[in-house]
Amino acid sequence: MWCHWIDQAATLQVEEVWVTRSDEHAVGQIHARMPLSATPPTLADVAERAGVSRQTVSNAINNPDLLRPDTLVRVQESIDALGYSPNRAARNLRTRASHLIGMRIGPAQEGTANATMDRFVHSLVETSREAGYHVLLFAGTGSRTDPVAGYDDLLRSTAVDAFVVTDTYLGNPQAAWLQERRAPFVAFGRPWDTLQHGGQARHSWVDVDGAAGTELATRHLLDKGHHRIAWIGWRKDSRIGEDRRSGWSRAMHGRGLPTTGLASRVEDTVVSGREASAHLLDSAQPTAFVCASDTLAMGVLHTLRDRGLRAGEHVAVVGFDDSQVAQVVPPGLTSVRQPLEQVAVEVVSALEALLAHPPVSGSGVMLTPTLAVRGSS
Amino acid sequence: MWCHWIDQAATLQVEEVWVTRSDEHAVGQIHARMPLSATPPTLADVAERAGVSRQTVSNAINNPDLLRPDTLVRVQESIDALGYSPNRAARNLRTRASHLIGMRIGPAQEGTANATMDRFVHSLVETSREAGYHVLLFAGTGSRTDPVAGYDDLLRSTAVDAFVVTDTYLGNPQAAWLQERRAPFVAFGRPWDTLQHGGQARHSWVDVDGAAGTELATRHLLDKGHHRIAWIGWRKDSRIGEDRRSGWSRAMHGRGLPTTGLASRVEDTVVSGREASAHLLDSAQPTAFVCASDTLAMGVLHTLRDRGLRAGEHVAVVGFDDSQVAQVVPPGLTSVRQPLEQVAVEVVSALEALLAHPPVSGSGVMLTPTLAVRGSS
DNA sequence: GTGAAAGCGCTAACAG
DNA sequence: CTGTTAGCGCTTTCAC
Repeated sequence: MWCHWIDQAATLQVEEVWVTRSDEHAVGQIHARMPLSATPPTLADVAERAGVSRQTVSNAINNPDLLRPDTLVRVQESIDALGYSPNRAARNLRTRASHLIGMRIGPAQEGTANATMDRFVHSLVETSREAGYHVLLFAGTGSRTDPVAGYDDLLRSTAVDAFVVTDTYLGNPQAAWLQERRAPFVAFGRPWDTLQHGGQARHSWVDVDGAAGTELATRHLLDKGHHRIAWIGWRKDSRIGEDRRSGWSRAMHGRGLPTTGLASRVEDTVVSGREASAHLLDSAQPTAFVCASDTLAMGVLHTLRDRGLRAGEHVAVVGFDDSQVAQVVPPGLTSVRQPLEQVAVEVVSALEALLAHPPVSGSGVMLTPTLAVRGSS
Repeated sequence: MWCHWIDQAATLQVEEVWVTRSDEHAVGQIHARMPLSATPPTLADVAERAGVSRQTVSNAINNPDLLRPDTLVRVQESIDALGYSPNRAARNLRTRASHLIGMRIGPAQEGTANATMDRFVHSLVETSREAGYHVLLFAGTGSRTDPVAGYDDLLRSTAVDAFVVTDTYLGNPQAAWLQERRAPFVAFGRPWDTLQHGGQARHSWVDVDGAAGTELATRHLLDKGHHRIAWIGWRKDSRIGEDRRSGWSRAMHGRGLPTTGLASRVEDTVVSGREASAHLLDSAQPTAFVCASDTLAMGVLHTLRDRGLRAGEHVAVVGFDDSQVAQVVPPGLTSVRQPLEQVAVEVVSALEALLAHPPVSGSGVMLTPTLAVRGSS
């Protein structure tokens, strides 16, 4: 019986087995125990067993059509019998590729509803696998002094083939730095700074049209009969925030409605959303709120609770990101949902183009969000 | 001016530079442009520049105390000047180690408040880095037929040094399978099946004492004057669920209070929590709820809203996991918080022991959760 | 179609 | 303390 190399060790079977190293003297020997940490079979082992050269086995794996069908079958059978899988390190060394894509993961944001990145990571891992890649996570340095240290290290040691960069807000040095190094990367997020200056993006990116999302949300509320719809967004220096805000004002102005006095720009915290909504309710009596994030929307829900108002009955609320919070909070928070699964697909697709020969540095892809309607509107 | 190898390409400086490959003829030449994808410097480049052998450079990195101080300084200076970083693939091939730890990531659970894994991943990445490891994420196969395919692949291709296994519920085949293969891994979660049979755990694990958490939660409510405290937990076949339940009943019985008719066991969904709490309110008039998860607790909040009751005023509610939801939902959900940062530290510590020579397969580590008190209690 | 030779960049073992 | 030698397992020439 031919079994996988490690089964031999595990089950301690007394069988005629091939040893894992190509040691001719051991072939056909009886082994009561294999060493516990037996080294996996190599190309040479497979070759010997199949009666071909190492090269032929390599071809069977990487260029199967070069082999004669019967040879291929024989080699394949040996591969299966031995449970062979090419050694990654050796392959990486030879091909100068790791089939790993790096992604920096920041500290978990507590006290907010921001879980976009987590949902995205899931999707990215799934999609990468189909393209033959794994995702390598690395931490932000934590030190303000060198925000690109993690990237630098991975790049110089050729640990990853490419990066996925997720926080491409204006002034973020990573994209520019990676570009300068000619490091392959795809950004989840527009290159705001480049677009600002009317230039062409010089790197691949995928993004979701935030303005389209908030416009969708605002139209939804308008269709429900609301006229005084307030906006709670981020501070003016946030490009993403201003983009999302523009969707709200576009929808309002599109119906000939004024926006004066209905907007507020604050930090992205629950407390800020709570305070901003309280002020707006006092000053402008809105019947609905569109928010730049679920976090801010939760702040609105706090204010409504403070005042004995019920979301979805007295005042409508819409958030942004369709976080878990939006999904489970009573009575359900209507929220703009980013198509993160599709973002992942586009990111991987751009990555593949980037790593092809010759590399294709595609331009941007813009995706449109949807609206998850729930009890709050 | 000596600059990092890639800076040369990026800034297109006209300088006297060392080329990246050890090509004697090029030393001291003037280069207007370096090739855009110049290969990083190797050990040989550093050695040549420092006037030592390759081995000495290797020692400078891996065994600095073997070098004479002045030699070390000279080598270090060359390393810095060239921006040298050892090629991972080559090192991995030679040392038979990847310095990567694999972790399977399941699909994102929508419609629940379960974000434990995400918080844990963050912590794990941070902690691993300090130990010189990176985290490699891989996806569940999705196919029910072979739940260990991802592990198998990574293991056989020697892509990772070890695994962190997170879902060790009873009957989960992964732990047993990995153990059989002699694959180094640490479980986040007790080996329930082994403990059940009174045996010693044969693999390293780290877990959080769920019963202690619910006991803490229940005592907190008892101290607030509640007597009729209901439990909403998971189905009986969940070992974790039964463990958490035991903390509640222990606290209740400890004060001589009955638990009959106060417990409910349902699926881990918001809807189940909502229905269960509605039933319990009708049948047993509890004044407080302790739940096995934040998801179930959110179900309770739904019921309270349905009935015009206010959490924290009319009825107290405590959840489990201290999810983002618990943190932002009005009026704040009191919740048992797992010390995930500490779990990560213990996991990495166990991993290091496992990968040491000789490997130390430590037994289990049990950590105690805390209670995050908020408006709902 | 298949095989032989060379070498990716590094480190373990030994020699000086 | 430093240098020499060898080889990790694989794939890319290039013969045959």
